[in-house]
Amino acid sequence: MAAKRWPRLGREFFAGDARDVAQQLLGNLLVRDDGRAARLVEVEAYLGMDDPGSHAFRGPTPRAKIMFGPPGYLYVYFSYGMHWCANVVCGPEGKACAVLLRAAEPLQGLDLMRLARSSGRRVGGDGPEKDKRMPDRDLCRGPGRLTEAFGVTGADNGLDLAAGRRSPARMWFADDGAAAPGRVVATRRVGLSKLRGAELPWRYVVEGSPFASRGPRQAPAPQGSVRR
DNA sequence: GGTAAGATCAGC
DNA sequence: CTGATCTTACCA
Repeated sequence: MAAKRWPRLGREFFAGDARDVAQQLLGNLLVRDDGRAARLVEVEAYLGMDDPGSHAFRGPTPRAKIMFGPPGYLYVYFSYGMHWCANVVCGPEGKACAVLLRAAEPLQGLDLMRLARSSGRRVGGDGPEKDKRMPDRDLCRGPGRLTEAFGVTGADNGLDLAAGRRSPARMWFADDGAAAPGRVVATRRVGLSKLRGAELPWRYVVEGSPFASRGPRQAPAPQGSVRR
């Protein structure tokens, strides 16, 4: 049951097409060396220079540089002036593909996650302390929350998530042997404008998971049909 | 050197 | 629904 014992996903796991890697990642665990672990329930694929939604679309800018390297490395970026978002680089080296980790079901180290999610934030305010306990469900529900729960910041950009047991890795992916998730729904990706590939169905969610973020629930309409 | 938009979240 | 908050990339 110890998180450190679970078999880890190796470099080859991340070498394929980002859309396949994304779907195969669902149900697997994100693990930290301090015991924090969570099962991924929502991810998005970004296809590098072929994808207007990708930060790598404009080539190897300083920010996107990590994605042009080999698969299995962590790409962290700062979003909306407040949040960090975490990706794992995948596909063949040079293709700059990645999978954005959007939401997960917390499994172990929930106390650490809760601490990370509430520290630095004002709790209580006026009057007696309310001390509201954040629901487990909200700890990793969204890309910014997930990184906060795991303590991931820009300082972690470029970490090798597929370094293997022999190296002093701080974070990795693991397979705990649980049954694969039932149905996976593909929807359009969250937060992309029209000109950035908003219609592409590269967000993958474990159907019905309460730990997934809000977002499109269904696959994009076939054509022309405008929903919302 | 200036600026618009952005792979978001919490609170009202 | 809106405000917070600031980096990135692009234009002059």
